[in-house]
Amino acid sequence: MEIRNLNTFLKVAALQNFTQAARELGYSQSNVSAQIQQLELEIGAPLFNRIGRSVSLTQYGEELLPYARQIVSTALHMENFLKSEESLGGTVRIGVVESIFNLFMEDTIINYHKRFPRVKVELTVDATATLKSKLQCGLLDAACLIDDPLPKTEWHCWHKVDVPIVVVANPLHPLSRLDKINLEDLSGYDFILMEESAPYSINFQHIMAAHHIELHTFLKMQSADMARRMVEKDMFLSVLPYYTVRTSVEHGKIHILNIPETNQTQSVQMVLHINKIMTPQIEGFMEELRDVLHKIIDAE
Amino acid sequence: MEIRNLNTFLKVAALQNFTQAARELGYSQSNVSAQIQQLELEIGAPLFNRIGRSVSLTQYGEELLPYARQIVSTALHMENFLKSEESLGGTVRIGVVESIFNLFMEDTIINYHKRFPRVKVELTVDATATLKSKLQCGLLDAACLIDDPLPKTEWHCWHKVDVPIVVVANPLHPLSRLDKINLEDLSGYDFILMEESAPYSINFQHIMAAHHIELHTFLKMQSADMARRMVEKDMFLSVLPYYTVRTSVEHGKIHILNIPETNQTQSVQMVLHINKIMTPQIEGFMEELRDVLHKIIDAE
DNA sequence: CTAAATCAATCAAAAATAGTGATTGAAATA
DNA sequence: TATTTCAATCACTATTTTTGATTGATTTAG
Repeated sequence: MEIRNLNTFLKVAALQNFTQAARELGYSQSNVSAQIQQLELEIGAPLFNRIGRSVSLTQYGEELLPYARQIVSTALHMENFLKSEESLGGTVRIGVVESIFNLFMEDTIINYHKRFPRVKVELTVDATATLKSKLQCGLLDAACLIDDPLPKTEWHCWHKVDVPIVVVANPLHPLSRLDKINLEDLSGYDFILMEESAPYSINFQHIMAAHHIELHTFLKMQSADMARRMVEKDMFLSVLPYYTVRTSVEHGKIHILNIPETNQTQSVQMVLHINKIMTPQIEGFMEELRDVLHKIIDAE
Repeated sequence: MEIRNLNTFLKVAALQNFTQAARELGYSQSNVSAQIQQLELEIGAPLFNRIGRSVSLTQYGEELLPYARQIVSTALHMENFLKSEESLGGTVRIGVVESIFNLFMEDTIINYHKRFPRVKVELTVDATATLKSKLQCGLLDAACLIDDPLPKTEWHCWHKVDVPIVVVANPLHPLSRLDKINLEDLSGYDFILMEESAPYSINFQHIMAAHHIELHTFLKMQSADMARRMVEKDMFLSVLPYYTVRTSVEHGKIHILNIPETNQTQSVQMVLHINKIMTPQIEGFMEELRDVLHKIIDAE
């Protein structure tokens, strides 16, 4: 007693004709005969009177009819619904900063797409400040930032992961040879910093200013990845989240300077504007991103 | 997307465990895996999160759940209903007179049982008067009688078929040699008649009485078939419905006397007491009996 | 009233599917 | 660490589904 049989039964009942039902359903006529016979066997009663070549429902057929209709139509609605936009479809618009994008987004998106195959993802890579303003005016659904704690009155924050911010140098850089460095030692060297909106860049500048040390920032840009590559290639200094340079450090391409005064951590956090309605689609993305973050960051 | 798969899905969802679901459903574990995978393929989305060895519904699974429940439970109700007494089951209690029983009941019951396999039939063979009284007090659902028209205020009558009543004799009987017979010629011969309740017997007696002719009824009984056999064997006369003796007449074992004054027809009719509720089961029996009657009687 | 057309049933063969048992590798438990 | 539990996978078998061709009955058309 399967849906296929009931559907065939309904067609035959509607058309009062096996051959035509077969044509419309794309079956062979003998198959339709067999399907009806199988139903009749299961029920133990005839469903159709075959008098000559005319076909009509028996009383048992009449009784089956409403049940069959109910089942087949529910199945139809189900399939329509499950393949529609209503069913966990639609689009999530996610913003991330470049470092997150480079390091965590591949796995996140692959995992997310497996879990929500029908959701389209629009990914925006931009500076923290830009992402926040886009969240505020609803151009993004959620974002993954590296920031200080945000006011709870305006933001929902999830799954915070504290990451260390480090001052890095080329291994051949004079400072790389020192075990411990004072803040003043940094004076005069060329720095590559992230543009204004990156909170850890701003914090670093504040620290230097507080100590009245001149900071020579010869290059500002958005890409942490490019900053890392620049430091790998030449005698520059930079201030970056640890996880963006971890592999380079392990391969000896980059050196972390030990400067107690600059120790800071920041939170990688997923952020939603307080006005935004949480959907399973967005929540799912958060969860996948969190899992990838933890898998990579917590592995040290 | 068949009911079997949805049922398996429900079991797995309820138990959160493939192996146990397999056990309870009597499948192998690999089969349950395959069934779920097939559903997931058809829907194009995962139904279960398999994290480690724990199983939980995905959002898509949650959405499928109510539809699956609806379909499976409707299918269950359907099967229960279709196999229950409510569904064209129960018993029909049918009464017939003996001649109908002998000549028409085999085919009627065979055909009826094909059409209503779940209905039990209780067949009562008795005299017309007895059947009518049993109908009146509800001991029978319907009956097939040979009678004069019945008052519509008390009876529902269906499918009347007029049948001739004939006076018959052994072919060697003196009267069998005459082309035409007057009513007075019957005087003094031995008659076998049906017991009081048979309306055509009563009518015949009235005709004879009206013409003041002595009717010598040496045997009264209920069985038309036995009356026929008696006439075939010895020099008796009888009054019977034509169809009960047709075969004998065709084989030359019985002769029909041509007596214009005794020409009478009676109706074979299906009768329901006015208080009785008509059911599809009873109606179906009527229809089958009618078809058999027509096939045999109308063939002349 | 015959010839042609239509229809459902039947049958043998094929294609497709459902189902199994054994194994694997991962994860939980002792 | 060893054991147990679990779902997935694989190779294989059993069963079911599906088809195409044919048949015999019934209806329609000429």
